[in-house]
Amino acid sequence: MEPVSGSARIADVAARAGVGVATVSRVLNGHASVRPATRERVLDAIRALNYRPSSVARNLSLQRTMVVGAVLPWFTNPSAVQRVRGIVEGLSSSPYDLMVFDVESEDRQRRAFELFDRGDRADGLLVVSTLPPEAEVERIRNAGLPCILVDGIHPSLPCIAVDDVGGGEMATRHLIELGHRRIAHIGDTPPEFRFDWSRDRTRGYERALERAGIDVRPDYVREGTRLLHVARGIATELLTLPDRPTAIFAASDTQAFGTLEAARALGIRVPEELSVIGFDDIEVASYVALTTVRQPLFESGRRGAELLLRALAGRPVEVRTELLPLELIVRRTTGPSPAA
Amino acid sequence: MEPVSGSARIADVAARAGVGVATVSRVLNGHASVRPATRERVLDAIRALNYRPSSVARNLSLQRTMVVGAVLPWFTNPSAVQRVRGIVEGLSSSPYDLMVFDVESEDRQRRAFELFDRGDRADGLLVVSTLPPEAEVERIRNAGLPCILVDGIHPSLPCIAVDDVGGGEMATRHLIELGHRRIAHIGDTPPEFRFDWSRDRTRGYERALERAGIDVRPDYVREGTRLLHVARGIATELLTLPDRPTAIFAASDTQAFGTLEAARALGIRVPEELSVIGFDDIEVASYVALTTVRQPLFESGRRGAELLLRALAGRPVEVRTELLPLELIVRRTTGPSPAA
DNA sequence: CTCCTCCTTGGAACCGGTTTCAGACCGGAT
DNA sequence: ATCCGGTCTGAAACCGGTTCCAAGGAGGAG
Repeated sequence: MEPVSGSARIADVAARAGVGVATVSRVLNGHASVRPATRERVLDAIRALNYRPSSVARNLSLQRTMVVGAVLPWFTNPSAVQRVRGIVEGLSSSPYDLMVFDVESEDRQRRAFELFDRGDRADGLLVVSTLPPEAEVERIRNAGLPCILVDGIHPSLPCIAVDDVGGGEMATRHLIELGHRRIAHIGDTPPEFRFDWSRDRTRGYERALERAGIDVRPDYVREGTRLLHVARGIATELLTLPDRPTAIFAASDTQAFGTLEAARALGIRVPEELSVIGFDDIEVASYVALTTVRQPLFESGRRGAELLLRALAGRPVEVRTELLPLELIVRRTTGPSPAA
Repeated sequence: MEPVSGSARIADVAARAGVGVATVSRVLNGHASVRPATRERVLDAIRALNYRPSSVARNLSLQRTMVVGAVLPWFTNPSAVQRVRGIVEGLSSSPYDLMVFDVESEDRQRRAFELFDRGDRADGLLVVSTLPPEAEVERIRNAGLPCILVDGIHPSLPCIAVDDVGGGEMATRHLIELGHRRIAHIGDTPPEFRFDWSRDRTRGYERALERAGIDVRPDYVREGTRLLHVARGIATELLTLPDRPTAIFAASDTQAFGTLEAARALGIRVPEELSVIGFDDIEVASYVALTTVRQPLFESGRRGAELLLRALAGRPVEVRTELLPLELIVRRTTGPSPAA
């Protein structure tokens, strides 16, 4: 009479041990005092039936899942992987498990939030590199679902972000200090559902130029989606301008790679004839020796997880934007201006 | 009287619409016939209360979650990310959502399986680049949980894998054809919980040498964990041998990168003085122009998802190992033997 | 007008756990 | 012997849905 098909239920265990279900539950959760002899009988029954409690039933009863959800765009954002690793790390010593949900389109984003916003799939939510619609923020608050925004800013959620204006300025100043005067910029047109940090980086670029007394040339400022080949196209346009730039600041590493490819195709040497700087410092950047502004990707995830855990523990989390430090990483794609 | 705190339940909707819960459920699921006027009343109540059904309660009742789980090692295996992308792609047009669980240690692996093996967290399971313990395979079968193994082989599960012996042979033959005779090999010592494909690649290496009439030199065959710096150490040993190899076949791209770093540190030029070939063709490989044996990472995930969906649809899935094709990708880290 | 369908609907059982609450049982004190 | 307190224990309510089943009501046929 072995329980071959399907899984045993708590009632089966109770029956076999000759006790009530409440007692089995108590043994399972180590709750109240159960007489040692009884406990042993129950444990024997559990072993004999190869029993494991249903987590779904448990969740329903406890109103708790011990899962935290993360919604983020995988594909459109290679840096997201690094952030997830930080989240995993931040969660690793906690009893919470992680459920990752990929949003690569607006439609998927809606589905992701529908999945989580009622608060019964996960006990907490990390929203990474994507901007929750206003209605969802509302719903999440109503559900009492703790939520942290990573790589994005929203006035009514705790956020982890970086100073994009400062970062854009940092990148551009580096080029200026190398003697460059003709500095172009490739910005990132974010999809609808993503936070638009690119605008701020562009503002930082403009500010650095102004402070150095260099005019902002509209024909040097372009914008396109983050895709590598799109950036390559834009860079090609810039580099075939009659008065071509000697340096290009790309709003992301991916776009910087596109720029490098364009330069290679045109036979323009980097960094001798052209300096290129990116933003993010994704893993690949060190392999191709790209100069870039490093933002702490891993750390952003870790910190987000940390704040979420604090909220889950019932301790208060301030609703404010926490800025992580940026760092200029000089490698081999930037050098002195050839014009200098 | 707005429902400010907590979420509305189906009973609230029923009460407000003046109908029974069964009717609300029918409207929600578009099941049996509901009179249009009644349906409208229910829909109004749903809107007014901002109601969304609890997925947990739904799961419990339906014994179905519409989620598929994936357990895989993130950190120890950069190629895993690529496989996940394939899985996401394969699932994208299905009604199933994906829950990713990271296993970077044996302990985490146990937890992952405990989470899924009862079959109530997810309707199906994809096990990627990690080998489920025998007891778990048993339990998964008992729970009737469809399960596909990706990048691993187990006699009682449908598997997606590659011909590692053939791949090792392919890589080594490429080096032989370039005139190399002193060919070393760096194998991968897998952690306990991972499938040991490295042994097969080593066997392929040996077979290729034998077929070419080249003796297998024990001092040319080393093994270490997959970590980059470990491989760098091993490569350094190999390259400081009195009779140093002119070519090295690394069992993974990560280890090939370690080898390249070792060569650079020793001032040995690649490919003029040393040829290096890897295995996997992870994304970075194309950036550093690494010659490698490509295994279809993305495709393995996509195909695994496809098989799982078939199983979930109730159609039979053969318990057999499906081998995906390998391809030699020649880039710029291999060249003619300097000895030739 | 009556009877019989068919359509629509609500009550209640069920999914598998947790927890409240009250009662059974035990030993020790009076 | 009786009473009291504390320890263990099980029945039942509950979490929030789905669905079986029986019943009410409307409309058509006889």
